Amino acid sequence: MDKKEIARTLEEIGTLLELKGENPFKTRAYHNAARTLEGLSDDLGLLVKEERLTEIPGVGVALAEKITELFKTGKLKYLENLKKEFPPGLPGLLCIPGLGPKKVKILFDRMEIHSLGELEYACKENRLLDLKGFGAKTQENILKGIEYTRKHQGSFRFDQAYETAEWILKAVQKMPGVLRASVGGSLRRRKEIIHDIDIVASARSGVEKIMDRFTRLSGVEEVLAKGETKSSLRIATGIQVDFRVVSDAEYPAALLYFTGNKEHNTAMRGLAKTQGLKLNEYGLFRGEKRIPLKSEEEIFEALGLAYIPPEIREAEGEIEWARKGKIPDLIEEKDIQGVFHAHSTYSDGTATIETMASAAQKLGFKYLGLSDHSQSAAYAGGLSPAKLKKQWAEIDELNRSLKGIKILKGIESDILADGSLDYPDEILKRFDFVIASIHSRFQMNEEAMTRRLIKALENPYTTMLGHKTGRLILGREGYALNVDKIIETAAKRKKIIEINASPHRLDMDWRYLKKARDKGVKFSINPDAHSPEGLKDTFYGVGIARKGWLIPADVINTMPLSQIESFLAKESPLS
DNA sequence: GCCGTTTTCGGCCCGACTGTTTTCAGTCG
Repeated sequence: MDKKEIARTLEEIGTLLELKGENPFKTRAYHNAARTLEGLSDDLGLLVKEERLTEIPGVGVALAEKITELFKTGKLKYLENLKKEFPPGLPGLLCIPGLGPKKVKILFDRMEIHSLGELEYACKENRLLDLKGFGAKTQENILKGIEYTRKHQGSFRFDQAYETAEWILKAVQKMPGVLRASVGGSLRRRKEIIHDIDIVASARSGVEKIMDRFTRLSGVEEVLAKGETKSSLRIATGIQVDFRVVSDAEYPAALLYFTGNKEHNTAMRGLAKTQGLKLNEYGLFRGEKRIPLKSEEEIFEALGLAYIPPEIREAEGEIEWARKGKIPDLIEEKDIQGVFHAHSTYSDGTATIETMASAAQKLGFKYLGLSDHSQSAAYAGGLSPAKLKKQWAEIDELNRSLKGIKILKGIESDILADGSLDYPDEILKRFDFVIASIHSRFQMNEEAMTRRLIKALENPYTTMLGHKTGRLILGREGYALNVDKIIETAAKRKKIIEINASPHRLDMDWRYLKKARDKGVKFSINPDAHSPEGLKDTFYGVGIARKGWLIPADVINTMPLSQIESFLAKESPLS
């Protein structure tokens, strides 16, 4: 088992122990260790071999033994026994907002409810009302939660699907006879939620054998369909993979067809028709004769279009722009010069400032905008003024000794209920930048929440607005707010809006980026990193920025260090 | 479960909200 799988397993143990009603500090120890492990940059195999696991903070003798057993055997007796105590569906109930371990346990102990279906039925029968601690409101909220969970079944976050798609694609590319292969569909368009994985390949011959190999890939749970050119299967994580094999001459058109959204494809076919051509998944045809084209680029060219990057094939005007040759040069990962929004062990990050800085440097960044949590965020170890002073001294020291990377002093300040920031002005003015974010009091109505955010944006010390809606993809709806007013205020006050690059957030949503940009808003692509590994999430943010048609000039962290420093100084209320 | 030490146990983050209760338990971040 690798680091990630072990982290997931520890997470599972923590959850089961919560259901069991174990000491909350014990369950937290498992969750903490899982998080630390996931962000661990050391070679786990080496730590196991040298019996140095207990050097990892939060890992003691007991956890070290379990991690070792998992690493060596892929199994854990302790977990297997634990699992026997509960029906398999029970932990799934914890996905419902408002249902925690205590309530789930009551539902199971008193009513033997251990699946969504049973729970829904019991709610509809009003049977939850008799349970201690439950009432009409709870029942109503559970029903709403079930509906939400149902709506998103068969959905996966981009990063989950991407990881799976990458290894399947690699396996396909290695199969004998395969000439070209690519991921298609919504994954290639970098959508934040994915329903299935599309893989398109071309082959010279031996398609039958390729299909055989495909359906026998490791991790396949069920073969849903297997034909001469198309197969579908479901893999263990639950995601469906559709695989299409065509001839190499057909490949460009097939890839095009399996990438664009439906409306984009319809529009492309319509355009071809106006030119006396026919476009389908097998090629571009004049009459019955296929026009020989080697790539997607050549198809666009043959239709008189500039190349349209996959991310924007969403039927949002891109074909019109391509006809005019005006498709912008979208931002790329290599354009990013540095990143803001990173946490360290000062608050809830897993690594020291120094470790984070050298990890950032290894990724090619020239600056790291450190932003731990502010004092109100007790749940995340928010920084008291005294702790801040210590942190600033440490950063000054590191900036003297580190070469090639500069650490910028920032904070992720909670936006309090009344819209004010979390420190007095004399502290706020000492930061290089301030990210203002909401972490509590989500339930305000739209008007109050909008007012709260506007007040935060009007604060002269605010540099940028963090994760604008607080949504968690497939986990929680964002809070109610008036997007237009927020965009307007940000533009007027020259405040940056964060594109939170965590694959759990991807907030602000790409659908609003173009609009905000046109109003004059600038953005920052922020990894919201809680570990060195987390810095790489910048990749997901770039994808979302591309979906929003952004170019490097729209994104402040494409500026080199000297420029960003004078930019931050200029935006500061002190200047 | 971990951790630290005034070390082998006791503390571990805590405040706010919601929906239940009638003084508080559970959930959340």
